[in-house]
Amino acid sequence: MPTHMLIDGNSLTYRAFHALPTDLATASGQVTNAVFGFTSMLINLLRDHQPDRVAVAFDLPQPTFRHERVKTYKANREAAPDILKQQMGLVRQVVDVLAIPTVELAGFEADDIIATLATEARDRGDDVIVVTGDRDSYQLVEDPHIRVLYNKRGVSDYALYDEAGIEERTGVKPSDYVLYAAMRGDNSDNLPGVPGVGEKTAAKLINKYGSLDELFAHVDDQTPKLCQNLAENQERVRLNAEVMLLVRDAPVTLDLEEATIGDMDVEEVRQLFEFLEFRSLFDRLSEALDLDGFAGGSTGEVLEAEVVAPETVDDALAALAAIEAGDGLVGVAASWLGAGPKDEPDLLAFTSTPEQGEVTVLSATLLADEKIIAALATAFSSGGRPVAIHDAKPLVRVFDRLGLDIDGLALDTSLAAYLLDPGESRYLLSELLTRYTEYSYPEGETAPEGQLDLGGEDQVDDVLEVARRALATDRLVGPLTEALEQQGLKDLNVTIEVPLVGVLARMENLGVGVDRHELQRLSDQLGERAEELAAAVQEDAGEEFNANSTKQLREILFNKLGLTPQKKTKTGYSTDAATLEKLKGEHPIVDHLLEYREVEKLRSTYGEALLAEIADDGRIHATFNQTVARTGRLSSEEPNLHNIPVRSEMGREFRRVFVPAEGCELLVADYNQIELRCIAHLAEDPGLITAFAEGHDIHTETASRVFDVEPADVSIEQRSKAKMVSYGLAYGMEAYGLSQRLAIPTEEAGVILDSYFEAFPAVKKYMDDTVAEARERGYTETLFGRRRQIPELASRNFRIRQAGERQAMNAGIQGLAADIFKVALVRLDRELRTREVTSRLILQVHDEVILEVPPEEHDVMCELVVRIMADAFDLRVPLEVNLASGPSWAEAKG
DNA sequence: GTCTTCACG
DNA sequence: ACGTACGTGAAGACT
Repeated sequence: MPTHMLIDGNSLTYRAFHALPTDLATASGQVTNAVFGFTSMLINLLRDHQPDRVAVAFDLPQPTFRHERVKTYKANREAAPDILKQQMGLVRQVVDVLAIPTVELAGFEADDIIATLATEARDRGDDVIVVTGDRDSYQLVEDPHIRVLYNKRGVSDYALYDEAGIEERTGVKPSDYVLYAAMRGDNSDNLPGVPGVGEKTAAKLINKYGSLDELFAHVDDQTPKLCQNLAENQERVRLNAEVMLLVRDAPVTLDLEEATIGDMDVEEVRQLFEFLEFRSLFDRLSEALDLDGFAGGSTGEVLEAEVVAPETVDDALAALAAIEAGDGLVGVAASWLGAGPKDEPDLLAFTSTPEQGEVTVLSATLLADEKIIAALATAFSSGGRPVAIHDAKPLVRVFDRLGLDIDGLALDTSLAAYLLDPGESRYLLSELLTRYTEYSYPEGETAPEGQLDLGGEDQVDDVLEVARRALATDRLVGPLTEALEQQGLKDLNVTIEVPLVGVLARMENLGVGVDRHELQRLSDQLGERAEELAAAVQEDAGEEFNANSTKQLREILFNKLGLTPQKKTKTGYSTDAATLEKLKGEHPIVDHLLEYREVEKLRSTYGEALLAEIADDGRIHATFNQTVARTGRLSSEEPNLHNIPVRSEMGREFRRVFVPAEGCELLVADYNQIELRCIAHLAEDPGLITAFAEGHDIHTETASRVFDVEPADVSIEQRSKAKMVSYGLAYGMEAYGLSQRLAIPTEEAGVILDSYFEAFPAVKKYMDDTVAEARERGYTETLFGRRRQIPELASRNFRIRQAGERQAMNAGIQGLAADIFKVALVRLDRELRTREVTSRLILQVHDEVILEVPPEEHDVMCELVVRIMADAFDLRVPLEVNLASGPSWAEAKG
């Protein structure tokens, strides 16, 4: 069955223009950012979707019937800037030279043309993909033959929506999309909706009443406010619906059957691309279309899975038993259709005979069977076949909740890709496949991980998708294993990262106990205080304004009240805490504002937000990311438990609400100055090493050397300055930065820095050597071999290059500390499990672990935790561990 | 979505 | 002359 691709030329060009900088130009000065972006998008579309027929629709400048019906239609649009207009002609030239038909029609928008052509194609039984950045086209997806590839932003961020996809995205069926959009309104077309009705309410109303007539017949059933708004805007909504409805019978003359691609004159294409200076694009085009005369074409084969779906428990058991005979790793993938990964998966796939692309998929019904679960546990245990999974933690969590362990996990492809390049923002299976193998992932490749964009309603598509994921994982095993080995990352992967998956999964599942009532009380109390302070701030200002708005605040502080501006941000004068500190005394508003900020921050981020995260079991289950931080650290989200307040007294109160399970205490252990110890080790600085070895107070010792006084004579101020220098050191701080933080002149800060490096010369040398090595290799490496690419070091821009140098200095230090900490976590978890104690790991915060410990295990755990953490790695200085315990996180600290 | 601010190590 | 400490995640305002 042929697949047609209908492209909204204006929409994509517009997106390209805004995504790329306008300094992209030819030598003769013609700006080409939009043409370049559009052409690049077009090539990728042809390559990734291999359509049989393609057409590009354009708008014409003439008004359409929509402008007649609504005088203000699109009146808010600024006229397109000249440097965009100039490029529209070039965009058409590119499309023309590629022999792709273009369509345009006076009185109609590109959308209408596409709607008409899509409807015709559908009636012939053909499949259509509509490519656009305009949401109006969602209404076309009411037929399984038509899908929308929606450009979310930029040049490569798409979502492919089918009927279920639209429903998931908007909450309404595509056939109801127009009514929904009419209610919600469309700002970009200057079509306001009903005040107070956003996406959620619009979807609810449309789903409930089905039509505008029904809805407006029942306005009295709504809340008074909504009722009034609906009644007042009935006309507007009906008009919106009228102009938002796409025309499906525009007098288009194009016959899509004629719109084949590949009939272009390659020489003409070469000339135009040469003129536009699109050398790399020409190569990509040649590759995508396999043009004659192109030598470098890839052999890329589209991955296709052969699905075997056992229907009975016995068949499934037999399939599981059969994989034991195979060699190498089994690719495994799971999918959660409706629910999230916190529930049980609906489908589970494993490669049975991967050479033939055969994948077995187990349904939810089978997965609920105890015998199957037991067989899976055996198959995926260390005694069975080793397993490869892309992003294994969600599945490991599922097994853990069943009391089972996937200890046969040998490779997590997302983790492996992270180790190979921790600088990527995401690790999509489809993208890894393209990068590391000869295969390409079938369309829908930009679908978010763990969530199926294809055929949500169609079980067949879901099964196929999960099978593809398992197969793609299998195909990645060889190349990724080889790359890890070749880059010296194998040990790190096998001994630290892979075992850590299970550790984190168990911590997430167990969660941390929270005293809900205490948290609520705290939040309410802060809420009251915030209101008082907000009132005080308004009074100081002499007018009502939103103190949370930096824009409004700037106006009040620097214009109305005439306070002295300090530093600037991109958008104007800064109002941050450091600025306000300097303005203290100029006006009473400053003190009120500072306190308001603190209280409001605590209330919103730690009061209300944490309350909302408490699960039914009374505990908070955060997600710990293992592939986010570029240094090798972990991160925490939903919620972030790595930034619970501790520095201020008021903030520290929140640590009281983190409590152990009934009958337990919390045991908190953290490394003492681990990063500074890493510096001492890496730099092999005798002064630092001696100071740590003799167990002196490191900051006093440092101050003594820097300021040349006896340790006993070091003042509190000198110690605190030395401390600041030591911390700043790991970040590549300069005199200016130190001066800002210490509130001293830059010259004085410079003197302090100089005497520091004089006292610890090896540290200076280490920093310089590290940067030099990183610049040469393009990446840094920790002692454990963890790599981090730093492309900034090659930048022509001085500022960017300098930032790269600081990153390089920091990466080896922060990274080593992270590696040591991860080793301790893995060993600690292993020890707890082999000893079969009741104590559990529940949290980690970069250099701190928190355990839940029953009183009878207190002594043995104290000994165990300190020993394992201190022995995690042999540095030239001892690793010191602080220990405390108590009935809450607050009391188990210090 | 971007910007600013601010919580932590 | 310019910008100025590394690494995170989240909330709220604004576009």
